[in-house]
Amino acid sequence: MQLPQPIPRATTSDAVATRVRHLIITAALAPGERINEVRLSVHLGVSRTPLREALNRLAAEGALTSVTNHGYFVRPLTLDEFEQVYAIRPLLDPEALRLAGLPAARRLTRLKALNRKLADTTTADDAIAADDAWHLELLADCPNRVLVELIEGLMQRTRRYELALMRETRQVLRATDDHDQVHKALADGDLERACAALEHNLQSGRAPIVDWLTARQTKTEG
Amino acid sequence: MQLPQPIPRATTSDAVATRVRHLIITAALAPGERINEVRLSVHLGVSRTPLREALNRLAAEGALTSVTNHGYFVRPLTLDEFEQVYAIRPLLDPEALRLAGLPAARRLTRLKALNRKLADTTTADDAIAADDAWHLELLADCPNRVLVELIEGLMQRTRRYELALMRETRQVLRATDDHDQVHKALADGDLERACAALEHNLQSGRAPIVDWLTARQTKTEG
DNA sequence: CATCTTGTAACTGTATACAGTATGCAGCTG
DNA sequence: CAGCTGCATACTGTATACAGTTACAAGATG
Repeated sequence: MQLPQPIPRATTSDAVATRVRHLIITAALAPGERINEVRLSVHLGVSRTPLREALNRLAAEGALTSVTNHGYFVRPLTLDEFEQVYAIRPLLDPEALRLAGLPAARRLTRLKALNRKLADTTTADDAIAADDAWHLELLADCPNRVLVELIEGLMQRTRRYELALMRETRQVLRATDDHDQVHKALADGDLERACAALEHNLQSGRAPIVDWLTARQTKTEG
Repeated sequence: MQLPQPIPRATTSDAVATRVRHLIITAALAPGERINEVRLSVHLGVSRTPLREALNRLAAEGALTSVTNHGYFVRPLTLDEFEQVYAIRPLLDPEALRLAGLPAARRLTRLKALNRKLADTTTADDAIAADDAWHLELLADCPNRVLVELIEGLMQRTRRYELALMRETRQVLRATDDHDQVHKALADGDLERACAALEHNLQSGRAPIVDWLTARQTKTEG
């Protein structure tokens, strides 16, 4: 008998990773902050071992950096990293959509529903979750799962920036119109136009965050 | 005084990760094999803790998979994964080269030297190392380091396949001619032609490995 | 004889204990 | 008083111990 495909992974490490990831994304663990393993492990009610495994993974994801004998630090939000990470998805997502091909009617319906949900969100958290859900639904038929996983990783890496912007400036990033452009192109059966619209969408969030980061950076410099 | 940029990381975990990565790449740990943590830790002369941290990282890199209460398995070589991973670099590398721009004369000289070195290699190991070195030198000026790191990760992920092919079929993948095409385009100051040549190079290694994998797959099925 | 049961061994996941290294302060020295 | 030195403390990195789960096999049962 073959091993089952699904990988359960219901271990404490995973739960801890999820929780700590959330702490980082929501800035409960502030950018630049040094992580005290003992304190955090006590706070989470687990021992240091699973915590360290989680921290390790988060470091691999790019949310933390680690320095020998100094421990883990929450990666600060920098303009450089943001621009670099943000520049990559426009290379990947359109290709993934191309590979996925035109969606079935059923999927297009779902996409529109998700977009309405996005329009109705009230909190930054929900907005970003809905946006990510829309993008993943769009690529659900993409046969290159490695590519999609890569995209998911990049999503998580930019999430902190988007959340921080929305939290600190009370600005809201709404991509519903962009998404509608993609819907229209897909409904017309024009995959290339959809890809172009998607690429535009993936770049449209950039400017406000860059502005905010540069403002913040020059402020902290002075 | 500011902390120094370089992150030393001279810990046992890292050493172990490197060693285990090598064991996997060279198939000393065979594809599909289950990893016995106790045995391996004894073999490496360390305790289970740093070994597990290393295994965790390798799982994040995609060389291992982990199943709860069953442990880590060396990821088998599959046609699907190979095709998916291999399809990504042609999306990333040309863009990275575009961002890097035309290389200075000095760098072009180095690239040619590395390519000669590649031509002179005798073992599969050396060939792949030299090839990777050439590609990284080509992107040395790329300001998007995140992009380059992504590319490095993909390199490591395909390395196993290339090595396995060379080992099992005694076939040698030589990309020196492809690289020369890139050199010529760069010397002509034609960045786009260089990108096109690079993209071709990144796809030219695909066919032999696909052939070998399909042959192997149908063989093991029967 | 096939099938289920049960007990044991092996292994992973987690907690704890220990060792080595950095940090910060008190006291000394010039 | 500035700067260095040495010690105490805190924290990370590693090893070991313990707990829970799975796999396997011998024996019981129809």
